[in-house]
Amino acid sequence: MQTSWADLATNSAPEIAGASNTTAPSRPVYVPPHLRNRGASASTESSSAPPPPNVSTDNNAGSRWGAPRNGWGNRSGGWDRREVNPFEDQENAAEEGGAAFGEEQGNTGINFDAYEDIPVETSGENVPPPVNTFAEIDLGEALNQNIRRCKYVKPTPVQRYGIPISLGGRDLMACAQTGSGKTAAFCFPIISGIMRGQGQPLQRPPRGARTVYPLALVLSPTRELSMQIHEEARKFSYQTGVRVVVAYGGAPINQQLRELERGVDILVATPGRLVDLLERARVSLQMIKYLALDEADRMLDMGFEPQIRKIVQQMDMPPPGARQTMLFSATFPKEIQSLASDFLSNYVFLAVGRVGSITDLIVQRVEYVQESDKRSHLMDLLHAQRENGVQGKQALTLVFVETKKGADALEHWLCRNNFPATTIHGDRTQQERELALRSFKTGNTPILVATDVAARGLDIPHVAHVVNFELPNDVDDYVHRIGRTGRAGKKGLATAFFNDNNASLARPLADLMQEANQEVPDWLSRYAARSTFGGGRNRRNGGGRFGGRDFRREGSFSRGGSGYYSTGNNSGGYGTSGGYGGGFGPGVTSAWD
DNA sequence: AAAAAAC
Repeated sequence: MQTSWADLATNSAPEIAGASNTTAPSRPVYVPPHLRNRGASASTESSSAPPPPNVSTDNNAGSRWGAPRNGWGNRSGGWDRREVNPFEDQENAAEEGGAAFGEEQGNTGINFDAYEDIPVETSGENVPPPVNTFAEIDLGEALNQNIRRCKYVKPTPVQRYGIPISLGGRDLMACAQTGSGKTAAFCFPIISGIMRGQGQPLQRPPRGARTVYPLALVLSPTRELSMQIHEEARKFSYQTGVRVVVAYGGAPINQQLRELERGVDILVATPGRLVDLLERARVSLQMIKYLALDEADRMLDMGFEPQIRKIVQQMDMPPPGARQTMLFSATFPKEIQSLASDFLSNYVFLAVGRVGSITDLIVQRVEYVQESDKRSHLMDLLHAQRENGVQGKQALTLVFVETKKGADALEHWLCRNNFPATTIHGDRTQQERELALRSFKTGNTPILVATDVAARGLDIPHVAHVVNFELPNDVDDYVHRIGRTGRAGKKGLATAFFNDNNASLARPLADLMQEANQEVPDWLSRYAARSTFGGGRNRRNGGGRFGGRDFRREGSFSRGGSGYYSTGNNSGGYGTSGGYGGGFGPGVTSAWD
């Protein structure tokens, strides 16, 4: 059941009343986005929070938001009158007669047909039912307009299921990949909730000079991913009055501080920089109403657990239950389960089949290449690729290597041989990283050599070819890497260079390719058969289509009784098919059986 | 073993 605005308003009425009636006139006044930008009755009481939000004398906050009379869809909304139009690039591209790659739909269009067969499972108490259209969700006119601007026609599975869960006020543990529409799935409820006033502070910020009090926090593992989430969130919140700020390391902190001081509702951050900001007391988490952790398993892999626990449990963030938490992870191993039980309160578990990474949209090839032959072999591939350029530009090729040094060396070699290449890895300055990514995305440098910093989450449209110049040791990393192509329903090619150094990957790689209906070379099958004694040590987590399953189903947590689990696949189309977007063989029935 | 992430 969808919770209505009236219910939400009633539930939070005491908080709102408490907050707005005890206002001492001389204090900085928090004005929720839905009350901002009402006429010109500007208050000048705060000198510490420029520009001062307009304070409305109209206390009729109960008017259904989105009502046209307030006109908060107009251009000057929110904290920041100088809000830059995040859709500008896209509009310019459209005027120039299509993007650089000759698309009519801009670069955010998603081929939704590719999502039709994706299996979805939910479990937990009283799971809110999924929706089929954005129109069924009461997101408000401003947000709806941004959805149209983004050219989203139809919600993806993680959105169909996840948004009603979050809008219903529930915590969410979601197993889903990037490329599944995750960012919108957690941004829409956050933005909508803040606009509804659900993010209203329970108490005034203390007079502490330059501390800011975001209402929502989004954590992600890499700087580039944070940037990407920020860019998307800015589109979703355009002209809603909700302000999104990003903070990550490697970039000058002063600029980020200035952005924060201009006001922040949603803070997107990498853990290290956020801890820094918290220790400097420039950010306080005491007003946090929404917490989203993206790529949680990746963050743990990278050793972020202490910092994440510090941020969530040892600073001033409200406890589970007093905030709404959304935990996203591609897999659901023990460490994530423990994070889930510590950070979430009576959550709904949602698992969405892999999207865009392991479908038949990606043609996977494995070639046996000795180390000494790899460079010339790569050159052959790139020459072939050149023929496939669109509009005079070479198709984008992403080349993965294992080490930072290896990335630099390969880039230099490619450049020396007149291949336009650049590289992204952790030893480059943030400026260099961002330049490299931009240059690659625009097609100016159509070859990008990367370490695993670029393996997860990054959404680069038009990557035609992913080359695993050096294969990772973990097949999950392979899955993430090749997922950089074949995105948004488009076709992609993934080529891997395999040799004796990758013996441990033979079995899981062959299995994976078989599951995805790919042609497995005989030599690889033989290789895999030889390494059978390995005993599946490198088998993929949980086996099958989902990254994990709700461990509460497996005993300890179970409360018995009927109706505890409610599967969400009762609304035709999802979860019922035995196949997997054509990608998985008939032998696989359901990961849940 | 290497990758990532704060100054």
